[in-house]
Amino acid sequence: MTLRLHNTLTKTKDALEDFPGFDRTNVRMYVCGPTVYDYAHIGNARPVIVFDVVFRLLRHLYGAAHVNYVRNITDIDDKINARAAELAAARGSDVEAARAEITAATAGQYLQDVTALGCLPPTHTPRATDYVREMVAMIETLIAAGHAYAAEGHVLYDVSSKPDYGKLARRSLDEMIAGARVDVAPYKKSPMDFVLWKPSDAATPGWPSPWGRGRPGWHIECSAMGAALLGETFDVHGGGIDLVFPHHENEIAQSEGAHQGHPLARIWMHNGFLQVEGEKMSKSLGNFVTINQLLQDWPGEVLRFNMLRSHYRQPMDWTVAGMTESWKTLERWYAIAEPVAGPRVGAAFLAALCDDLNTPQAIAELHRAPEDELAGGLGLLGFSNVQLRIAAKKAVDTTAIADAIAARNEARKAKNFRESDRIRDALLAQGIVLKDGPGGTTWEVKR
RNA sequence: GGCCACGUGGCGGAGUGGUGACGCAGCGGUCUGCAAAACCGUUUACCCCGGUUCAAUUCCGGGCGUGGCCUCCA
Repeated sequence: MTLRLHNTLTKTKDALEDFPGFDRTNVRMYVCGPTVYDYAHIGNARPVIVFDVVFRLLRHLYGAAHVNYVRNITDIDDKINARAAELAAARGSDVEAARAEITAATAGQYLQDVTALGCLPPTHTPRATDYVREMVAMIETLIAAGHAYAAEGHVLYDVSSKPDYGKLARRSLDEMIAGARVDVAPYKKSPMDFVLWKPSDAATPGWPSPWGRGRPGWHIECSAMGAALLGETFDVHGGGIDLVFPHHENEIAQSEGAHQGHPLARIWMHNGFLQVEGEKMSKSLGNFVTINQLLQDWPGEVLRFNMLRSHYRQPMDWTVAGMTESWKTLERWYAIAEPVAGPRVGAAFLAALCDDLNTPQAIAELHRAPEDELAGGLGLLGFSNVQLRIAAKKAVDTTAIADAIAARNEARKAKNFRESDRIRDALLAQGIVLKDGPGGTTWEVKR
């Protein structure tokens, strides 16, 4: 079964195995991770889940030991600095200490959230602050190669030095300059030149460099960390579609510029955007949903399943109705799959995933699959029933429920239906729904 | 303003130049003291206007709508 993935660079479904130099014993994937200044929201959850499935699929195809997955944590950023400055001012403390505190707390929360979503830890989770030296070295290489220039404490990438700049976003320099709304700083040679390094004042976190105390620009960290952990060229690079330009375009410019033009990634994958109840998510509309809030009300696996019901490149609408439907499906499936002794991955299911990660198709295959293939498919997609179980047991006295069920069945046997219905209604009032099946009575927490 | 993506039945959501995926809901039934659950069966579709074609939901052009990028953003 050959995996084909839609490649933003070529706009076709490409097979990794068709690329010369592809090494099936060392499959490498890089995904842009969060900038840690605030809680991750539901939109952030989409790439995390989607690329976790890609990771799991690659491990299935090539073996877990042969897949290397890097998802960075961006802990250098001007939004972070703004928060750090607020915190430092409020306390009269050091701005760097405030930055470190905010990013450590936010990163910890993020890892906790995505773990609840059933995502495996990546092979590496590098933090930008640990790779400043590599960034500085890459910038020096770019200057030496004629791709960058220093000016007024800044270092800028010279886009005119790279004739194919814009190939990922499919935009020409002329188009971009014509439509540009960028403030053109006087030290830029071209309006599209972007910052690799910029100076920091005393109230802003900064690191020493040949160009003075400063901090890296937004894009260079991914280039530097990717090269340090995966090498010059890797197989899959992923992120949200909004990152295509400028972030990924600039990563390509930097990495290829620093590596004699060797390609940065073979396949570029981008997930589509998400709306909430038919509207774009924004703080002003009041429909800004964080993963953390959602996890108060929903098992992480429900959120995960809901995300995989739509294809990752399609725009998706996140709704409570969809979550309810997802929960129902998962619950029914777990009941079927859990007793299975020998799970297997079905051919049609795997074929769907290998066709550009068609998870809706794969889920449809699970609906008609035999029990062992349902169990195997759920496992491959990262579902284990842990979260649902936790949710089901939350604040529930299982012994009391078992006693009530026994009492009700006594009453039913005695044809005392007034009493049996009273017990059932009393449990329902506590949010416990009874199900009478051929094998006896089971219960679940009402949604 | 420039560039790009998407628009499928009551809802979610794949896919295809010609035999109406799949799920939810609904309806009918089996089971059940009843209800729920489970199981079986079943109704409803491709935004609008042109074009290409023997044939278009599927290809092309235009329109409308939603969203994305061009500035931080998954």
